[in-house]
Amino acid sequence: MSGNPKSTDTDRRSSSEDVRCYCPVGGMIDLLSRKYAIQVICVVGALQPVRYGEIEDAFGDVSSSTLSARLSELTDAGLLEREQHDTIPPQVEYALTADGTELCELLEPLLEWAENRTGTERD
Amino acid sequence: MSGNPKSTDTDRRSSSEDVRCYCPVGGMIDLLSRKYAIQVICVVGALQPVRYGEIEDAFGDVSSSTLSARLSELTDAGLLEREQHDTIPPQVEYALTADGTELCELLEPLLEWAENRTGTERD
DNA sequence: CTGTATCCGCGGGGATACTG
DNA sequence: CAGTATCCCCGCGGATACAG
Repeated sequence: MSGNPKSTDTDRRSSSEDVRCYCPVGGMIDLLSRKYAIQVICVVGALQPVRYGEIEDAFGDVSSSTLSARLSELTDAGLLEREQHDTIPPQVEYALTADGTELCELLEPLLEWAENRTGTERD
Repeated sequence: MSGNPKSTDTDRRSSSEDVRCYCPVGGMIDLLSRKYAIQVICVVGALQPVRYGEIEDAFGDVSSSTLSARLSELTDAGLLEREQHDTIPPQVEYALTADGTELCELLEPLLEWAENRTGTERD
């Protein structure tokens, strides 16, 4: 488990290619694996500053509880910034933090790729 | 500052920035949101050709059922290629397809970012 | 308008046992 | 070695109601 078992063919792949440990990645990847998380990042990145209702409208079919949970998680993770205006009616604007912007830059090509590929996969 | 709320302007954000529809992305994103899916892609990309046991060992704490399901899904999606040698003992090697390689190229910077950021987030 | 709280169903994923 | 099959549980996510 902890130790990589030495096989007789330890050098079957070139030693120049070392294996990265993905263990510490779990937390963030797990967060991004929640439903709509990735899309929320990109939607906010595209529309910021964006209000709650606009995000909700961008998906159209997401429960308020789910979207709320995702926004809280992403905000708590330091990827989103939530600015609340104590007006009537109340207005809240979401935007990407510096970290969120970095992430968004990484996510957009992924979504673009997924978009182009959708329906392309052989069945 | 185009953040003028509730205005007659239909384009509160610059019209140069149009909103992409992420609806068709769901399928692929949903697939990648499955547990270890992203990591499997990258692990295979790093170790290919890689055997089942090596992947299992790379994670260390994955159920065989879960890993098996993930490999099947990714193979079925055309991202992984499974080559079976009818030898004794049986040996199976996984590798990335062209599509899988493209995806891996997109995923690696994401994991790298997540890695650097892990533990950096403020509580 | 912007959420939170609660209930609940469904399915993902872990553990285990077993087969080719 | 390389999985599959089964069981079961937990927790995600949808719906709804309600609060600030």
